[in-house]
Amino acid sequence: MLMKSKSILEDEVKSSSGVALSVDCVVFGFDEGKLKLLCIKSDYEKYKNMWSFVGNLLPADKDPYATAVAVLKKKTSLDKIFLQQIKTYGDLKRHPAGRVVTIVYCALINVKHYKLKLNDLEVAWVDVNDIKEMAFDHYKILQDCRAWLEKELRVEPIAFNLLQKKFTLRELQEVYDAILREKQDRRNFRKKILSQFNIQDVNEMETNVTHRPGKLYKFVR
Amino acid sequence: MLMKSKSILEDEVKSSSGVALSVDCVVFGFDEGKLKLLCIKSDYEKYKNMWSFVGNLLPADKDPYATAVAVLKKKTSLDKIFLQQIKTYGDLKRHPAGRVVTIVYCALINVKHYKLKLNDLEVAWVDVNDIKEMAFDHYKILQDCRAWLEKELRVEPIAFNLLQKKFTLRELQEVYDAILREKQDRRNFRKKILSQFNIQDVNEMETNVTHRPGKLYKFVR
DNA sequence: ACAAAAGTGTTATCTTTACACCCATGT
DNA sequence: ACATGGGTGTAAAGATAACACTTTTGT
Repeated sequence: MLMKSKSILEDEVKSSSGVALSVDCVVFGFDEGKLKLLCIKSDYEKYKNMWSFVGNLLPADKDPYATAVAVLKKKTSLDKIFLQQIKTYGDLKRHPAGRVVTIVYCALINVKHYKLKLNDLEVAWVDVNDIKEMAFDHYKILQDCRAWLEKELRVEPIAFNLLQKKFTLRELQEVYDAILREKQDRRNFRKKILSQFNIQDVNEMETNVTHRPGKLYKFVR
Repeated sequence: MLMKSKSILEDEVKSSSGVALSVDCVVFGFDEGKLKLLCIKSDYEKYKNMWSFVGNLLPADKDPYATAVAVLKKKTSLDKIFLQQIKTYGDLKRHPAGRVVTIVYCALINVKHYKLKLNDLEVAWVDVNDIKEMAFDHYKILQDCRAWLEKELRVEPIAFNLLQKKFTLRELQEVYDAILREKQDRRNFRKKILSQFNIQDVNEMETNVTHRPGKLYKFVR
C-alpha cells in the first residue's frame, strides 16, 4: 500500500494531471510450514485496520523496479531479494484518494535470513490462508499473485528463495505443498525435483530436530 | 507508440509531476504462414522511420484496458479483440520526450476478419522475423511479448484468435509452427491438439485450394 | 520402547516421439 | 500423370503415479 498519509497523497494525485503511479510489493515468506504474506495495516479511514501490501509512490527520478527494491530495503532491511513484476492495476475506482495506477511486484524472501528485521511496528507476517479480505483491490491482487506463484513454481526454480541456502528435501517439499495446496508423494517429489534442478548434497545434516536428521542440500543455478 | 506529436506530449509530461503513463499494444496477426506485427512509423525525430507499436497516453478518465481497447478500435476498427496485459516498462530514459511509463498489452487478431481495416496510412503488418530493431525500447518489449506468446501458446487456447472461426488443422499447425519456430510432426500435432482443446469438426471442407481440401474445425470453449 | 520423519525401488499407466503410406483435389 | 497437402496408426521411450518397509535420531 501507499506509505504516505492520506492528505499528502491526495495532494500528489491532484498535481499529477489526474494519474498517480505507485509500486506495491506482494512479499511472500515461508515459516512453520505455512506460506506467509508481509502485510501492513492500512492507514486509510475507509480500510481502517485492514491488511494491505507495502508500497510507495513512484518517485520522478526512480524506475519502478528500483522503487520496489527501496520499499523492501526500508521494510525488511534486505537487499538482493527475488523480485518480479506481476501486473499493473489501474481501475478508476481502485483507490479512495483518487486516480492511482499501481505496478505490482512479487517478492520471495527467506523469513529466517539473519539480516531480516521488520522496520515498522505495523508490518507483520500473516498466514496467507487466513486472509479473507484486504484493503483497496489488494485481495484480488493477492489472488493473481498466488496464481502466478503456483504456475511459476511448477517450471522455474523459485522455491529456493523462500528457504535458507542449505535446506532439507522435507523443507523444500513443504514449500511446494504449501504453495500448490496438496501433499505430494515424498518419493516422487524427490525424484522429480532432483532431476528438474541442479540440487547438490552439501554433506551436512540438519540439527536440533526431534527425529532422524535429514541431509542438507543447496541449489546451484 | 504514443500518438501525440512531440510537442504536445512534452507538455503533458511536464504537467504531470514528472511521470506520464501510456498504453502500448503489441498486436500480432497471422498471414501467409507468417507471424505479423502491427507497426506504425515513429514520428519522433530520434527514431524517424523506425517501427513502433500503436499506443496512446492514458486519459485521466479511462482505465488501461479500456485505453488499449480504444487504441485497437481506432487503428483496426475491431472490437472484441483478445487482449492481455503483459508488462509495464518504466526505465528513466526509455522515452526521449521525458518520463513515460508504459503499460504493454498484447493483442491477437485475425488478419482476415471481414471488419478489419487499417485506419491509418502509416500502419502496416510487418513480418516479425524481419524486424531487427524498433523505436524506443520497443524491440526489447517485442522480445518479451514473443517469449510470453510462446509460453502461453503451449498451455492456453490462444492460437484460435489468430484464425477465422472455421479453420483447417493445417492452418492451426502453421500458427503453432510459426510461433514456436519449429515444424512439428503432423500426426502428433493433430493428436495432441485434439486432446488438449475442444475442437469440433463442422462438417465442411476448405475450398479454392490446389490440393486435397481439408476438413474445417471450430474451437469451442 | 516409542514417536517422528529420513531414505529408498518397482511396477503400471500415461504421454510423447518417431516414422510411411494411400487419398483427394487442381493443373 | 503429377504435384500438393489430407488423413491416419503403431511401437518404443520417457514421464508420471501409486505404493511400504527399514533406519536414525530424541525423548
